[in-house]
Amino acid sequence: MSHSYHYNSIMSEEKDITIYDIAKALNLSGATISRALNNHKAISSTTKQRIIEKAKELGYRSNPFASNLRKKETNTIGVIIPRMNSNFVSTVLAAVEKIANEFGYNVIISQSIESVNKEILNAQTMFDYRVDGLLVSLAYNTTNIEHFKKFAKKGTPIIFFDRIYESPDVASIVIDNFKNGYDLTQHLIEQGCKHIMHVTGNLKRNVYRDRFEGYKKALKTAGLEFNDEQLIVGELNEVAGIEAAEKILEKKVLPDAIFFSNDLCAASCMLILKQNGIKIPQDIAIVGFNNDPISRLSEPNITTVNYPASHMGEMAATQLINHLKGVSNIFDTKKIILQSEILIRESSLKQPNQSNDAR
Amino acid sequence: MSHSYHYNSIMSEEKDITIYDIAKALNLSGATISRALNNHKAISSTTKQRIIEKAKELGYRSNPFASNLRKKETNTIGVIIPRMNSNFVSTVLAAVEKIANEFGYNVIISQSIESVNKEILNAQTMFDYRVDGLLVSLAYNTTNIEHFKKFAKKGTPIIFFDRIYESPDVASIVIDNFKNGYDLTQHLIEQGCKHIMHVTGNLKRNVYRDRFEGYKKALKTAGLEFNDEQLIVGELNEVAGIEAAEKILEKKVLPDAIFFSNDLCAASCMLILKQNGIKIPQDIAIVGFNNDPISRLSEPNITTVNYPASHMGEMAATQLINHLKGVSNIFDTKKIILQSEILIRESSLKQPNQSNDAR
DNA sequence: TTTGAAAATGTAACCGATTGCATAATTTTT
DNA sequence: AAAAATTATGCAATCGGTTACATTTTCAAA
Repeated sequence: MSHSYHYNSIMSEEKDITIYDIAKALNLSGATISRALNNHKAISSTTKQRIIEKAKELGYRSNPFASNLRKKETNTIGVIIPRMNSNFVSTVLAAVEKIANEFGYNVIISQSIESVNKEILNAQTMFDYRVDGLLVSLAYNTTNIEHFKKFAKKGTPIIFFDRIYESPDVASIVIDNFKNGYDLTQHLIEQGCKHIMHVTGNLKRNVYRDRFEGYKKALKTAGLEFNDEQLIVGELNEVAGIEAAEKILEKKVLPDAIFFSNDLCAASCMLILKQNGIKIPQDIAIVGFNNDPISRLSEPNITTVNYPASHMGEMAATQLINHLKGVSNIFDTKKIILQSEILIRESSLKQPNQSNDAR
Repeated sequence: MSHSYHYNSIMSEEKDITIYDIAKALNLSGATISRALNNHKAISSTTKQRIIEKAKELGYRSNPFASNLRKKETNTIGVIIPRMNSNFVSTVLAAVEKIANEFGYNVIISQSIESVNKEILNAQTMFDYRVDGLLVSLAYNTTNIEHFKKFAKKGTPIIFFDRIYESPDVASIVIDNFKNGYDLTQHLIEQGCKHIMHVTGNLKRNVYRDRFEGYKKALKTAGLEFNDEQLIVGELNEVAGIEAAEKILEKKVLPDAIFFSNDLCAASCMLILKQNGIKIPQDIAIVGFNNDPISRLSEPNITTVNYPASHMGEMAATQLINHLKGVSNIFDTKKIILQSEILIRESSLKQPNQSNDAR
């Protein structure tokens, strides 16, 4: 249903040019046109040239739907992410789109809004759409990936990134969350912290679980206690930061450090703590995660993990496309662990004479 | 080209179920199946029911490419934006995707990376893809929209949002940048500022131009001078903020206020200024734009404009889809101006007894 | 029972590109 | 110059729905 009762109603309604229009103009068959435009070797270079010129002259544009229907390839990559309006995710997506675009792939994106059910629907949509490949970062509470099995069955490659499903059968790209969690905590311990809290997301999710495990391991190694009082699980957004601050301020004994699983939440909480007269890092040291701009712009700037979001997006897209083009196979290197390291900044430096990150 | 030399090589390779499989199973014609699944009135409700059940039983999934080829509708909305990894854009996109998803539309997104040439290519891609409609936010230096004319010619609706092309012929959704620019400046003047600088983006772009005009108007109204020394045009990102700070610090006479056209740049610049011993707002008052989280988390928190990004995304998608469905027409209300207002915060309050925004 | 309109279903062309299998044109070999 | 081998092009089916235009069935009115 298209409108036409307006200035643009004077549409020239010219039909799209098809290969048959070219064929007719050159007195050739559609098959020849198709082959020529796909640079098929059976077509002589002279006719190829004539066809390409005529195509340009007529303003021919291949119809991807006809082509896809026949070839059963869609030239489209599906991306499923929890939500796109976080610095991390949008940066990944920007990189994915950039790479896909370079290789002539379209990208369709859908958000699970952190809900398995929505994720299942999204997967179904992507499946119906016959995407050539899929990039997925799982929702908070996704614990099995049955809804992606049909892709494997059909031979459609999937790469999980960041929030992955731990299984030897699936391809994934991650950072070493355990190690980063351990290192951040270890750093805090080196700063003399003994009562370190952990504010994070749903522990079913690998990223949060692994960071948590790394945190606990570091505590244990240092001979420090851990009990549930030190853990706050939430949404890791701005509001969650405020709520965490409120909870912490109610405590009889304040922690001497807090480990947040993302920067936004850390910054938001830190602000409230400061407003309540708490000195960062003297009273409470703070570390975050992701190296969001906010971590650099907060005061004091926040110790964090240099998460290679852009690199991860590029890598995911490149791996997938190379697999689709038959250049390489994602199952040869099932799990790719990208380099990431902690960036020590003022928010956690209780000892003054410590080297710190400039930016 | 699909791989199969792996665990998933044992693919059951079952062909997709088509309407003809259903037809055969029920001894009906393909036409009837098609009509039934589209809830065509000519099909009796009993057969409709049988068909739907059988479809479910066989796991039928409509092939959008076959359907699109025939119907010449793609059920896809194209979105062209400068880049997706900014808080504003990713928030708009999240809303667009959400609405589109609700109405069964796919969304394909491409980034112009602030380059007209890339934007032209993107437009071509979207055109070739036969998107049903287009949402566009223009690149920095796009000064004409010839590359979108072919859509109009074909009857494909386009809605420009935020960074639009000023013309009575096109549909667009914006905020009142002039007014907001004026109001922010007026507010600074009320705070006693007399030497107000303006840090913004490419002035060819409506948003930056209009804010600039609003700023100049307010200055003029107050009898204040404007000269080019007060203007810094740049990329409005983190780095630009640092560069702006450096330029400002070199000045013999410091300004008493700076109006930034976005929050990220404002926050970044403010940090450097503070590190150089400048008190905000006492020495220099600061205002930003967009109400990014950073504006709330910086210290002092930054006076800004409450840009309804999410609303804008929803509105753009809804308008476009309603137009496509024939519910309404985007040309009836060509230019939609969304409500936006300045949020006065600490960064600009030189006068202590001023009401300010809580969050 | 016949008739005629309404309701339900079928036929076949179509959307535009791709491709296996001819066939035709050209060149090489004998 | 005829036969064989290449090279270039065409034919027609195919991908899976959609839809204009029959055709058949149903059922109420005559």
